[in-house]
Amino acid sequence: MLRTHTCGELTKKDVGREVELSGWVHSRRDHGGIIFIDLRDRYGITQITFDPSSKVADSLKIKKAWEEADRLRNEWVINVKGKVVARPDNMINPKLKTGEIEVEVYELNILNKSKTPPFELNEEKFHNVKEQIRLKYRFIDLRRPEIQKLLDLKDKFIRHIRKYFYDKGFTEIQTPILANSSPEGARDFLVPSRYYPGKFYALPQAPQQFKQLLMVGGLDKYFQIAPCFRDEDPRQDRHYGEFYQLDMEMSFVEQEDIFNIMEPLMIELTEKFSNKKITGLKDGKFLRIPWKEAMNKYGTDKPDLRFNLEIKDITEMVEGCGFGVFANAIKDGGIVHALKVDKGAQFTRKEIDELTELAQSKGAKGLAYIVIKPNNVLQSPIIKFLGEELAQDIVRRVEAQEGDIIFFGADKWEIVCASLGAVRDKCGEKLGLKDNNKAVWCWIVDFPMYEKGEDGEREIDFSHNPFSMPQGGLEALENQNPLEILAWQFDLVLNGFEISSGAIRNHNPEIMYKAFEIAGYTKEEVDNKFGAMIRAFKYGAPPHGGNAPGIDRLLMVLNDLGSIRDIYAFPKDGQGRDLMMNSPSEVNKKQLDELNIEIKEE
RNA sequence: GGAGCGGUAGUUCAGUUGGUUAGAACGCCUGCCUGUCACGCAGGAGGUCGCGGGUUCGAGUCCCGUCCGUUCCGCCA
Repeated sequence: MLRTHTCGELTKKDVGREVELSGWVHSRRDHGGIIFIDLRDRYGITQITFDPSSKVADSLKIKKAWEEADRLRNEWVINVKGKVVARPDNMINPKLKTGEIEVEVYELNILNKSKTPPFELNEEKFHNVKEQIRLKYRFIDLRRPEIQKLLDLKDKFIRHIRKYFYDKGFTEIQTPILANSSPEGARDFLVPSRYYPGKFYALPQAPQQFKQLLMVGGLDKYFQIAPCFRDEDPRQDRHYGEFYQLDMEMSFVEQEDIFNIMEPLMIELTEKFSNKKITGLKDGKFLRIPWKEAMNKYGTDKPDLRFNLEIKDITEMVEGCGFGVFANAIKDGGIVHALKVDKGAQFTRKEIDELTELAQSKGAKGLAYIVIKPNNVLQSPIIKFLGEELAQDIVRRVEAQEGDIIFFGADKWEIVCASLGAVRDKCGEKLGLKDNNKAVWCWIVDFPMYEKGEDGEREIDFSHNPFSMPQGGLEALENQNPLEILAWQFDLVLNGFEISSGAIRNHNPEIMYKAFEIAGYTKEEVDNKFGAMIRAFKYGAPPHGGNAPGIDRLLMVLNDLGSIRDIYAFPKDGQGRDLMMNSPSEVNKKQLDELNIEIKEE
């Protein structure tokens, strides 16, 4: 061992001890005579001194160490032997755990030198260095306590999750990384096959099919901290390429059983791994909001419930009214919703313009509004069309008061929801209603099974994944309007972030074929695309269900981290590159030939 | 693919209406200093102002193009 202690553990009770420490030179303060070095490792900082007049050992030895210490620079790796001495009372450094002592060195070994780091590691001097530089030198960035703290946190987080599931009788099982391209969902990462030229594996977007097959295989309760791969553009809360899910699945369960497993865990994780207080529980449980209600009230399927702002339907009130935008929207089969924003009258013209642009980015044609001035005087460009009386009715309907503003959305239902939802969210932010000390969890339930096809390819398409069980089963599929059928499909939402989605799966081949038939797939297509699943389901598949929270995102939301990349040891940058390893990179011709791959010349 | 913002020293930034030799802080180098802990003091090095073109007597600054970064939208459970 190159040390008897770490740099974070020596205290007053070690005074007098001969010790050996190893670590990085965090900073040096050379006073000509005496030299102070802050020696740093993962566990802390210990001040070591090189004092030519020290009496802790042979004076020649001490002198030699002192002379060598003159060369030391930041980030050099050194090993020292010395004696722990108490600092005089007035020289105790309360900022350090080890601040009561220092080590007087009589032997210095330089284990490695270091070039001057590209950025400063000293927390006081580290300014907001560009991420690109930090990522290129990630091995240095990792030395910062701030980063190590996050990796520690993630380690404890994952341990807690694992223990929870072990204790509940779940088995952790590794599913394949070399899997199959899946026809639904995100863009795949493909891996060429050497044995079968022209054929490809795909990295799994999620272990979805495997975990369901585990249920068919009788494993009963499965979980995994599962790597998932998706080739989609990154976001602040979406790491490029790879991320991890807490994937779980159980047999012989109903939706509530999954909730009953997940809720206590999420509560524990919130309490243990964030400073947030959980609010908004109903009878000790997370609120369950039907999808349709969430869309109508909050304009999104991942509502931020830390604040109230609710959207109301005023379609019937304004049908055939004098304001063409409203009347025509309804005539064309659309609807009109109103969002009251308390204290929104303070918004400036410019802010309203920005909100309008936001609404337009979600497809709205504009953003009508009414400001409620003192004495119930209404100020709005649309009053002259709407008429004072109807405007006052609306104000009463949405219970607006002096100082509030009402925004309107009039269009197709989807557009109104999306645009007012975005405006609601932005207003919550602008008015400081997003309280980071709060954690409001909810389940969004009763997702629709189908939606209208988007790109004209299909008339009716699955709105989520096709493996969810339709509510009402085969009978519903045969007798109901497909667009009105609900699925046993749910999302878990925290403070406006989607943390998980899950479902009770469709385990019945007959219902499966029927479900796909409605979406326009023939039996042959289903057999082709989902062969393993459908074949397995014909051999006695148990009812089963589960869900898969994204653990990086969850940890990020719980701690209000600015970027999901902060909690990866080696994150990809915004362009999907690893700037440190320089991936992706070219491969040589021999490798390509083996795989029967030719690169097209541009 | 689209939009916003950005690119000046190793790092973080400032740079006025277009005007002399482009600045600051930290870092780095040299020297001095025995009680500092954001040590101090004195001195010094360090710049293709992302790149290309244009306007001008003169461009970091204005115009056009382009590249790169970043956030958002599209996309994505």
